[in-house]
Amino acid sequence: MNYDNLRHSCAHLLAKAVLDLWPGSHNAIGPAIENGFYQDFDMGDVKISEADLPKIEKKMKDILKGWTHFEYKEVNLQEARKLFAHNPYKIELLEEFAEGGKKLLTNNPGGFLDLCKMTHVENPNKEMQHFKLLSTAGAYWRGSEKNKMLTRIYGTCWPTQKELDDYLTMLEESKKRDHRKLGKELDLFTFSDLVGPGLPLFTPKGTIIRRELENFVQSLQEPFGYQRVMIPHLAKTELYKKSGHWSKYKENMFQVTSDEGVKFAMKPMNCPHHIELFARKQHSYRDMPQRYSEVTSVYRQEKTGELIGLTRVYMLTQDDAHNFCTEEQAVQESLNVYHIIKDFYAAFNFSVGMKVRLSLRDPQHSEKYLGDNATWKKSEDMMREVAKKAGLKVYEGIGEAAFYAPKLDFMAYDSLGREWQLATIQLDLNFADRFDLKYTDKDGKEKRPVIIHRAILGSVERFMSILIEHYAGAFPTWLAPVQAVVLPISDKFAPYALSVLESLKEACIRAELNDKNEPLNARVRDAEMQKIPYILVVGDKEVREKSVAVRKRGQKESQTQKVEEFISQALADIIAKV
RNA sequence: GCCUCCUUAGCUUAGUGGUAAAGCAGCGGUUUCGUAAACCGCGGACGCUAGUCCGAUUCUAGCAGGAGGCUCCA
Repeated sequence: MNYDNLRHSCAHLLAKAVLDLWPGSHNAIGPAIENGFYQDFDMGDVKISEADLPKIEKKMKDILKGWTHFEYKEVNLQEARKLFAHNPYKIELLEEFAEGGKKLLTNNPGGFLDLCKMTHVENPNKEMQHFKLLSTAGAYWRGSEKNKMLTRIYGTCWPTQKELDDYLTMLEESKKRDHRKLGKELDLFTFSDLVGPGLPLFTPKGTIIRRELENFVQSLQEPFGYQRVMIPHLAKTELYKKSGHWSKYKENMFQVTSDEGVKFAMKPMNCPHHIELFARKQHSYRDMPQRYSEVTSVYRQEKTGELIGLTRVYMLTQDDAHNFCTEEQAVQESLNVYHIIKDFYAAFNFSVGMKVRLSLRDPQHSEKYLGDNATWKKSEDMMREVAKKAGLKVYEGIGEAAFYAPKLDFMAYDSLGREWQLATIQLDLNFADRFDLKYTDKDGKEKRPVIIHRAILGSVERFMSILIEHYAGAFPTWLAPVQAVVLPISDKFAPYALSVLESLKEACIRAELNDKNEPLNARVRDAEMQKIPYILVVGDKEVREKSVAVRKRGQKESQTQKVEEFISQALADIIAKV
């Protein structure tokens, strides 16, 4: 179902309402977007905020009554200049369209003339009744910081009231899954004003999840011959000058100067370090590929306004690896990486809802990239071959490549529908040349290795944020910071509860005892709210039978099991990752 | 960085130009309980810095922190 016409029509209605309420304001563009629309305005000195939205909505409803249809007309440049003389944004657009040889089209619903190529609904006053304005925002004209900041109003519109209500309910529900909210409630991470923004502190519970994720990815990649390495988190700025990162990321690097005047940077990526590791000695084709892997942090100066919870931070941790291989090995090596990604994400049922982007160079701006056209063609072709052999449906992202290599990026969505990059495979034919890396081939000649840069989680922090929202905090047993809680019905049974706890701990199940002086109901409630997978209640009966009353998360009914029986079931869950 | 909005206790919230209310959590008791909140009591906060004012948590400004957004092009 495509509601673009409806939503785009609604953006016109919004424009008319704002222009009526604030004479002298100008509307810029107002496209339909996923689930709604927006309209940009130059409001002059007027400030509008969310508090104004109800007033605008009311005005829209009034205006809508008079909108029976959209009248279309093609105009020539001269006419258009006259018609939109008052609006510099429309003038800029129409001059540009005319220059590009495009037709100039206008529409005129209820006497409101606008420049627009799109098609609209047939019966505005019948079809457009179910809308809601959602938020205001600042947005640069045409997205460029160099341009004026306009006021953007976001809204949504649906064919029926029910669909509108359902959508609004869905938005509310999504907010409850927000990882920042759950992170606090489940005590997974925190921020300190004194430590600084964009620098999350992980609690003992949050750290358990991180460790489990790291161990899991390690267990998947080990069979593929990865070797672990360790590098310092600083490097002389010369390293980044050589790699080319310096000119590209200079303003995003954290710099440190030593007493001796040598300039260091906190590493914003790991490739140059790993490359220097490879360069330490001669390599034979027999030793290829060399796969250096490491879970390590990088430091990036982001625009302060762009920091978001764990998804965008100053220090992020990558499960990074650089695989140095021969050109003949590169496609297969990339496919092996894909297998790890596939297995990893399948464990979380992430296969649905993830998109794969083939991130390519923008040929219009070849100056932004290392290497020549032929090299890029080759690496992009190889990347395409990987995607094809992996059976991946990809969409192309022109200009999304790294400055040194094309990528396959695996994208996920957060609770507000924002798209984020997680896993990545990058096939790099440039850095080896830049750093003069080589190996000796069968024929005794020196050749350039190919470098596969890859990450499975991408950023551990970002992956966690997506994961928290994916599970709404109810982690599968293997990830749950507390896997089981033992609740004695009263003090009398505390010794037995303690012995159960000991047995669980011996079996390496993360268990806690809650013998606080509170009624059982209250402690069950606590455990449910903490989303603990297993609640084990013990009383008279359990002491007699050496058993536990097991209540699985989400189930009302409990089931009595021998302690050993429960332990083997829980361990089976953990191994099966459910 | 820029635009708009927000900041009251550990958390969620109430409220005021005359220094503030509550629930949960915490602590101390009482209670000894069978699957989503037992009872009594006790501590604890107006983000920071200026300004206006007799007086600021409340108004203004700056700073810090947070939220949403910053091409899905007429």
